[in-house]
Amino acid sequence: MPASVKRLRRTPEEARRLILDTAQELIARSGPEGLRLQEIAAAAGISHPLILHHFGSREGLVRALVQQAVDELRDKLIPAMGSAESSLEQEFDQVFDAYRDGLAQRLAWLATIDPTGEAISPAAVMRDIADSLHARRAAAAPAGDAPDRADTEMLVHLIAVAAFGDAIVGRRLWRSAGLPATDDTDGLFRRWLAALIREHSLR
Amino acid sequence: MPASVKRLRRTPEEARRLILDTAQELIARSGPEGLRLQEIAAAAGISHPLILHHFGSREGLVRALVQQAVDELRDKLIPAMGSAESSLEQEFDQVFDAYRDGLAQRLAWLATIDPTGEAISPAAVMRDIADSLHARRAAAAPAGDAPDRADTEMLVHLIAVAAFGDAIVGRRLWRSAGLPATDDTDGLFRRWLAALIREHSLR
DNA sequence: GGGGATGCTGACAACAATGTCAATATATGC
DNA sequence: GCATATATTGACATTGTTGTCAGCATCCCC
Repeated sequence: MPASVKRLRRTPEEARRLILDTAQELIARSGPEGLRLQEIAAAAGISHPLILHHFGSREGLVRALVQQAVDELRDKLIPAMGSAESSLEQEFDQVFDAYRDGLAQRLAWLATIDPTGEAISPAAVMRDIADSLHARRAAAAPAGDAPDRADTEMLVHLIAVAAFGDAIVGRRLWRSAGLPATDDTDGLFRRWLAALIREHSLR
Repeated sequence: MPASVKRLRRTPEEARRLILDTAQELIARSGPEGLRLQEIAAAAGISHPLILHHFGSREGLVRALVQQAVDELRDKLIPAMGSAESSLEQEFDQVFDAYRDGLAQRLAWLATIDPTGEAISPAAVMRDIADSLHARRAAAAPAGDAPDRADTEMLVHLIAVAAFGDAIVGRRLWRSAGLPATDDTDGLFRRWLAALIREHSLR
């Protein structure tokens, strides 16, 4: 009997997905600092040259990771901000939750790798979101009192940077403020912010 | 004539400061990802074992860097939020500018190194700031209509996470929204946010 | 000016990380 | 079944990085 080890053979898509998912888990757990090919390979149950085979180089893997992070954010944000039926509170939960599982960390990583934002730009995601929200605000406003387009853009920006910042340093700040760093506090903040926005929208 | 090279000898404090400052410049330029002892040494005009001599290990240097980032933030934030005379707009400029020169990046780095926030906690900075702001709001409010303490805490949190998020992904988002990524746009957002807060404070 | 303390350096050691390559296993098409 | 394509791997090469160490240079103190 030959000691031929059963070697399973994936499709290139499956292999790439496996590698990306494993790398993301590692990033979410211990940050992008210690992202090593051998470590990813061990966690995925493969050998590290396989990663090179599918992504060409370590940098190729990193590019794929941040590109996927950007796509993932877009895919989560657009439906979150676009549905006209859901309440502001529900939308906020979706937006804030979108950054979970290390997505915010990956995006922050992207920001450090590519500070100017030249390499990978998230297309016109923010513009699309602003368009959608602006249409809803205009429809909801009393006739002849349409909100300013710039106001909507600023609003979208505020929610985006606040949710992002909250995902990265939020818990730390609550602790520093003497408040419990729990889901409860997170929810309190989201609802407070929703109330602030609603109050503003109504003038 | 001996070829004895003039070797300048610093005090330990000077040396540590030189090393930390140089490392910060490198982080601000290319992120903490590629922070190597040799690179820091070359940029500072010293040999790399000197860094080990003063900080013990690479990890010791990293600890010193993030500790200094936390201290720096505190030293910038407390006067920014504490002065009763300055306008809200001036305060905002100070808070948002506090994150410049890579401070936000260093803090994001800290967040990835120490996700739980156990290792280095920014003491009770946020609580102090909330205390200060709350006292001012209470004094400014009409008698018998003191603002809620929780409201002030939420307000401080919002400003903190928004300024942090803006420092890291702000420019990228403006580009994605189709707006110019310039100081002008930054200023527009700060003033818009200041107006939003003021409007809220006045009920 | 002599001596000690220590900031500072060059050379080396040890290790870790990416990347290369030939060989092997597995699927698919004929 | 056989051949081809390619996903996969172990072993190795190469390079880069942290850390060590003995010795040198400079300042301070007497």
